[in-house]
Amino acid sequence: MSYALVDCNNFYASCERLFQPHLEGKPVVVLSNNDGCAIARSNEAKQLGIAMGAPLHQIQALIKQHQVALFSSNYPLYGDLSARVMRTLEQLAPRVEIYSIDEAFLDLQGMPAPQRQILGRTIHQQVKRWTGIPVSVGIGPTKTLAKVANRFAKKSPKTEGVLDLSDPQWCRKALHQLPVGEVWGVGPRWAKRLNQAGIDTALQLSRMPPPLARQQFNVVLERTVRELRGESVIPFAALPAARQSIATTRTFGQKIHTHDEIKEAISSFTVRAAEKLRKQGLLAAALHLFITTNRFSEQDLQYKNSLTWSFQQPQDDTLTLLTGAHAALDAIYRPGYRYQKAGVILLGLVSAQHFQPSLFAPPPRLPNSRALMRTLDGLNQKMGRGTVRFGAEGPPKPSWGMRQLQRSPAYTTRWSDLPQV
DNA sequence: TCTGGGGTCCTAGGACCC
DNA sequence: TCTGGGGTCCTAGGACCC
Repeated sequence: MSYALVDCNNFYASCERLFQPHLEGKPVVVLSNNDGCAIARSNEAKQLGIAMGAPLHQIQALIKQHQVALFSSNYPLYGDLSARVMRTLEQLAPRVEIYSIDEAFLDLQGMPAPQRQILGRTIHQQVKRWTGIPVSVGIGPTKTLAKVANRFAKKSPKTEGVLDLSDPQWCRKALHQLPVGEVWGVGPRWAKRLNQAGIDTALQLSRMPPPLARQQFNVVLERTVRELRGESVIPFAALPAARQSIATTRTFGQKIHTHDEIKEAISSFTVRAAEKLRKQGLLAAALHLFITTNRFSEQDLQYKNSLTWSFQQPQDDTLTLLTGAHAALDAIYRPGYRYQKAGVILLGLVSAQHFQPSLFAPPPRLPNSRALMRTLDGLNQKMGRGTVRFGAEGPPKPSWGMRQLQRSPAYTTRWSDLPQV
């Protein structure tokens, strides 16, 4: 087997810089929703010591001192540029698995080494030329080793953005240099446990007997060990798997405490989730609702709770989903707390096309539900999100709405935001 | 005053079956 | 005084990913 992993460098930061080229070579940071913490950093920002996930209020001084360019996250922009990168890859490589917004695996099975190198170089140059986004390419006999190769391609200037670790000798050298916690599939918890067992590098992990990995941890780590040894056990997936859940969750722009405010918030989350559900042609059998106070706050009284509400039959009708969400909220809401976050997760998803209704349950749909939902979705798609709203959602600009003070324009997805040259 | 959002998979334990 | 064995399904919680 042979895989390539193509990974966009500092993706969100690169997207922002693409439309503000004067920031080339300067530190750039993209913030999470509510401008809460750093979720993407340019290399210059990383060099300043700004950590992934660092809360903004803890790095303010650094930002001022080095004039770091700050951006609120702009997902329409990143989604659109991601699609351009993926379309480019699909033109250059035979089989592409889109793994995340900024990463794709390529299946290079049967390709000889010199050709792999040429393909890697071509991808590195063409994606940059056609989309403006810099990428790194890592190649290896398993997905996990392609990930390792990618990491070195990104960090070591000698590689010029492309590294093939198919040669076992080079592979061993790389694994020896790689801390175990940076292996794909090994998170902070397991890294700590592995370190305690004397396993500090990826090479040491690759030498752990797979059955032991399974016994001491679980089958996931066993697979990682096998992959590090060159045995390909994580398959290539050309087609995306069926969705298991659809979530809309938010931290509020400011704390809210009244039942009415939370009801508005969870209503609009439910409306959004239902839109996503119908867009993907799915029905949901249950709705999970959670609400929570600020877990970081030491002075606030803490409360969190959640409830899963099951429907008689899987559905995609917003009114019915709202009924479930409201009932769930009434069951778990407690007055007297400053709520910070809430969310709605749709579960038990089945295809609307293939769904077989129950023989005994009453018909779940409200009259004309299908036509009504189609009309709402059509209007909102054509005229912009929120053109037609449910009363339960409250006003269009609610008190609990997101803080996004540094938002860049939707350069590529909104006519009014087109950049002018 | 200030700490994101959207996902997946695995496992243990409880409820249930015969 | 004494109460089996083998199995499935579901769910919550914990780990991981980007």
